Amino acid sequence: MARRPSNDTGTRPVSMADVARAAGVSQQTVSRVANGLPNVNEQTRQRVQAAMQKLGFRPSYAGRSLRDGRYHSVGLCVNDVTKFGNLSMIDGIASAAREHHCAITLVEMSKTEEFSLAEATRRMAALPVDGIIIGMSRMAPDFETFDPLPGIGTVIVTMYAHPRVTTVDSDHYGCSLLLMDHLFELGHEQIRYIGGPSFSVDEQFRRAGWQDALERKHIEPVEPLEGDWSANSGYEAGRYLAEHDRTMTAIYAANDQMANGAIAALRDSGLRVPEDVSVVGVDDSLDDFVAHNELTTVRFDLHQRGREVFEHAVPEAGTAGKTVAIRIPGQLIIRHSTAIPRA
Amino acid sequence: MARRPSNDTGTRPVSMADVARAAGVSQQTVSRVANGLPNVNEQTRQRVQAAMQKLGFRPSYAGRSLRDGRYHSVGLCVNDVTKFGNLSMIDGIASAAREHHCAITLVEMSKTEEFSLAEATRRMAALPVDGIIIGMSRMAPDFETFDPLPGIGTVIVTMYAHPRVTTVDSDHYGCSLLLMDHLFELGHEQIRYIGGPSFSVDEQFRRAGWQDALERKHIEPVEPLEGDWSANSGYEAGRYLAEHDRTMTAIYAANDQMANGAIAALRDSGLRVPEDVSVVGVDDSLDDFVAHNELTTVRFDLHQRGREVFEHAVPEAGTAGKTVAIRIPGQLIIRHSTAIPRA
DNA sequence: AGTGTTATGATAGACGGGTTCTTTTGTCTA
DNA sequence: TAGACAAAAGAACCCGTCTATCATAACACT
Repeated sequence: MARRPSNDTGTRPVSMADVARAAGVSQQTVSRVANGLPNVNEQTRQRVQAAMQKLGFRPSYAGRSLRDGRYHSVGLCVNDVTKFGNLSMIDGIASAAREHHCAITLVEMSKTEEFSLAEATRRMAALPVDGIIIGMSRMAPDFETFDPLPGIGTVIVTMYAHPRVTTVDSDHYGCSLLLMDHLFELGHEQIRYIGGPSFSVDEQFRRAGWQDALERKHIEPVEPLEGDWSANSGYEAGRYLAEHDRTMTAIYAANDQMANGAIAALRDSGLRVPEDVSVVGVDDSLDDFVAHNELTTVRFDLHQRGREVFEHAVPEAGTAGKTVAIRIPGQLIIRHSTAIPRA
Repeated sequence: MARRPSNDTGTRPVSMADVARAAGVSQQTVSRVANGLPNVNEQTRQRVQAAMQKLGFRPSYAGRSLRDGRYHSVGLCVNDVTKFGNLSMIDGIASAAREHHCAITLVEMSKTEEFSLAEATRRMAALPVDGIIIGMSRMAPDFETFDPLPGIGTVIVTMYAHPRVTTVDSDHYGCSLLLMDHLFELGHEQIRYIGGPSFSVDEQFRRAGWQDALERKHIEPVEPLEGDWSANSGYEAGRYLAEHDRTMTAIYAANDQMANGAIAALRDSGLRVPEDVSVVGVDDSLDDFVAHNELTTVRFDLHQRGREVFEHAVPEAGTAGKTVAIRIPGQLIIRHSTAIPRA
């Protein structure tokens, strides 16, 4: 099969040789002009540039990559682009990538099905990437069936550490401790928990933080509720708590959206926030959506996280090579959804 | 400068030649095994596969692309990844791309500065892309200084049509007509407008739709207010309207976030929604953030938009070549923030 | 005239995968 | 045992960019 028009007919991309022919110079001179090297007569340079312009020459990415052995792109593999955590990370990575003159090669795995590190690695291996980043927030990584690609940096976004691969994640455990300490200091002890879906790794760590914080103070954790991260599920849970638990003084919702729903439910049930019940969330994601956002929450510096992730994935960026497990600490944002509990 | 270790030392990626040497066969035999071609002795095949496994061979993206003349990737250039419209589009494109076994090469231009089509095209031209998509929602495209790259599909996300380039956008004008018609049918006439920043093209078209709808019914449009798309700016505008305009019966906010803020402001001012004032928004973006979302709004099928964009950008996908201006129609979602105006 | 500088061309090779053509090897049949 | 034929494997080359030599001019300065 005739793969491509082999010469000057048809739509084959314009090569340096084509430019050279059109300008009546050799291919090396074209190269010199294209790369701004010295020792080219001004007149010749202009003739070559005119030919480039006229023919629409642009250097072949494939040819250049083949020669240079680099792609100037970082691979990013996530299950769902729109998920808050992924989105913020993509944003941070995009900033860091831009600063390093890198592109992002984005692959979205199935939104619904689970995927494995092995599968993600296989997909990324066939793409133009100098390093790869795999987001595994939804499930525990299958380290046992996984081998990092030799020669390129790999970063896995996960709470689980690995001896030979750099892992990064927001500190989903530590954020719970921050919030619980804040509530403890105010004097709360009966702190209920509204979590995300139990299969989520983020959820598991946030819940563990809540539970450990209570147990450390010898308080029995009362049955955690399970939502689906949405405001509606937070509302349902809040409604349930308002009706069934008259001793609780605070609610820790595992993200801001559920916290926002819970606040609405409490108020619909005649309870005041924060006078009767304090509420805290995680993510600091409400600002654009809710006017006068008063939710006490934890913010992760995701721009910083993106930068760290990028720099560990791409060799040139410096930090690569060392295997570390990075936990981006959260920052407590105290607003007015928390107060001293009623007497 | 020694670019890369030229042979078997160091960390140069494993090539077919390396595998061939290790297996004691020629490079072509390795190629046959790698591509599942016939006429390879079973024993030889196994020996080659063992060598591949042992050395960790993976075919070079650069080599293959150079030969095939295709990249199996679509370029996407946006100013801000996190912006709602861009995000949803990325999501739709990602789905379509996955179905076509394509990756996405994502480039984020400066979030703050404006960028031109010419600049975006120049950036994308140096990347591994079979087609490019440029999001220009923030500003009017500079068609006059722009030439599409020859040989690859180009799609610009913009409301402005172009004779030689396919353009796509949500119908930011038509969505206003949908909402205004809905309000007219209920009996509203005094409909105020809270828009986004006036430099935004989306804003300009949504506002034009509001204005034209009113003028078509010979109603004088009363001074539109300008927000910044955030709930807080919607709150400020709503507060202002509640205090200064006692004749209005409805508010059209140019996105859901501002609508949500406006509703909060109206209620804080003692006005009921929808009994006293009806409120509508655009985007249908509140569901995750607000419990019992009751906002009447317009939803764009962004998955569909992503698919259309992708198929026009990538030649193989069929639709490419034809130059069209696609307007994705919005779908009116009637909830309970709109009602018959008070008498 | 001799020396150096600058501009350019010619040629080749490296990079990795894939195609085409050719050669070798092996098996079967007359 | 020669001839026919198929299977297996190798040799050569292409894709486009960049670099590394080397050769060859033209020109200027001493």
